[in-house]
This record gives sequence, structure tokens and C-alpha cells, in this order.
Amino acid sequence: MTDESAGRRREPNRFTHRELDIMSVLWRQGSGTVAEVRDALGEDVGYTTVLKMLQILSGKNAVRHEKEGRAHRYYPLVESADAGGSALKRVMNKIFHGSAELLLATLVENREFTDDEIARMRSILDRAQEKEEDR
Amino acid sequence: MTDESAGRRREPNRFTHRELDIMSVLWRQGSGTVAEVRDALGEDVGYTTVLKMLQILSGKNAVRHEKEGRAHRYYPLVESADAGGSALKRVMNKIFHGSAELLLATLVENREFTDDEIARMRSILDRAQEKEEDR
DNA sequence: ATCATCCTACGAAGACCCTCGTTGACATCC
DNA sequence: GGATGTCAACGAGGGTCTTCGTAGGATGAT
Repeated sequence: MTDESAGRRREPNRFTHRELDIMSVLWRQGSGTVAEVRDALGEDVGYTTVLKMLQILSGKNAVRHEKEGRAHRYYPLVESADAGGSALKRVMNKIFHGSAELLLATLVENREFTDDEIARMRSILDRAQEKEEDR
Repeated sequence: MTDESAGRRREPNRFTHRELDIMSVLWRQGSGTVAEVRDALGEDVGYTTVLKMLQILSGKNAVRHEKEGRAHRYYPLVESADAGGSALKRVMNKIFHGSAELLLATLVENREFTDDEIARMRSILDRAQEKEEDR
């Protein structure tokens, strides 16, 4: 049975659970060798497991690697903002009926923010509105 | 190999892709029989597939069902806000380094909002700030 | 040279996900 | 009564995901 007929999506920038763990490390740290990524994952994952995941991600063109000594250093090719945009879209559509407001409301309900954070979030909205008015 | 030792998460309110499709229908419509859910999914999915997914979701206590004539009517037990909160947390932590601001910025970058929408989002932030000041 | 260490590469094991075919129950229509 | 249609239940098939064992190459120490 093919992916398509099985109904599986091959959306761009979509990662499996473990792939996302790995990408998360690379986004945070900019790059990493297998050993570095493995250390950064708090969990107890085998060395070859991490290597395998990075090889799979290479196959998907989500990362690239360069030789560094005897090892390889991996760099993310997919931007976190792109992956995040896809993920947010999916969450917004499937769970929040396509409503960004509902999404934002849930976000602020589940965490407390400082005044500063709220101010910065407000200015993000201000900028979006200015852009809107320019059109 | 158990789930735990395999490193798989059994996080609450976490759904597979297809499960989320089904839950999404139930959240939108409040409830549904197998046939109704199947119709609501735009895609071409077999009847027994939808039934099976609903049975799986029952096993996870994500839905419950009542007899209705010869059929069963399914109701969501998990709230969409709960599932959304978990999903947002995961996206925020894995992709946006735990930054809600970065998340919001990506959200507004990927979609254009009307003045009204932005105003309502702003008032969501206002309310969050008031709550903060009360403490 | 020999050994230990660190690395990549390969492939298989097993859990998981999603699919649907088949069966049997029950109702309705002719 | 027999044919038809709708339904739940079960289970198997095949793809995906994640794991790691093993092999083999390179490097450095003894």
C-alpha cells in the first residue's frame, strides 16, 4: 500500500516525533555531531539510533553534514520557522477550527506571562496591523 | 520492547494523525456516528477504518459512545482546548525554544488578519495582563 | 603490531499506525 | 422466506517509526 493510498501525508516540513527531537537540538544549538546531539537529548538513546535518525533526516534534505575530523557535523536545512508554521497551521485547523484567536487564548491560558512578554506580544500584533494598513 | 524503553511518549491528549482527523470532526460537530464522521472526513476512507479508529479512541478514553438505534453515537471526552494546549506546548518547546513570542510572530507572519481579529487578539492579551496584575 | 576507541554504514527486529476484508447480527422490503 | 442494506466486531496485512547489534575503517596509545 502506498503512502498516498494509505492516506498518509507527505507534507513539507513535517517531522516524526523523534525526528523533531533531533531537529530541535540542531535548531537550538545551530549544529551538532552525533555525540553532541545525543548528549543534548536528555533521554537515554543509543548512539547508533541518533546517527540513524540524522541519516534519515539527511535523506529528507532536512539536514546536511560536513566532515569534521573523523566525525560529521550536522546542520539543519529546514528553518524552525517553516516547521513551526506548518505545525501551527495544522494545530489551528484541526483543533481550533482555524481560529487564531482561540489558539492564542489557549496559549495564554496555559501559561503565565510577564508584563514584558505581553508587551512584546502586543507589539507583534501592532506590526501586523501596520502591515495590514499599508496594503 | 515496551513503549517506555522504546522512548515513545504516552503523553496525555496526544493523537496520531488519523486520530486527530477523527477527533477534529467530533469537536466540530459535537458528536457523530461512524457514518457521519466518515462523511465529514472529506477523504475516501473505508467505513470499517473509521469504526476502528473510533474503537481505538474509545480504548484511550478519548471518546465515549451511546447506542442510538442500531448504531453508536460517539462523543468526545477529551476537550479540544486540552489537546490544543498540549500540542501548543510541544510546538512551543520543540520548535520555538519555549518562546510564545516567537510562536505568535510566526503565526501572524503566515497569515493575514483583519483589524477585528487583531483587536480581539489584543484584548486577549489585555485580559491576561489584568489577571497578572491581580496576583 | 596489537589493542582500544571512536566513527560511519547497514540491516533487521519489533512496536505502532492505518487500512480494509470478512463475519455475523439485525432490520426492512419484496 | 429470501434478498438487501446497515451495523459492530475482529483480525490480518503491510507500511512506518525507532531501536540497536554488528561490521568495518580510521586513529592513537602501548
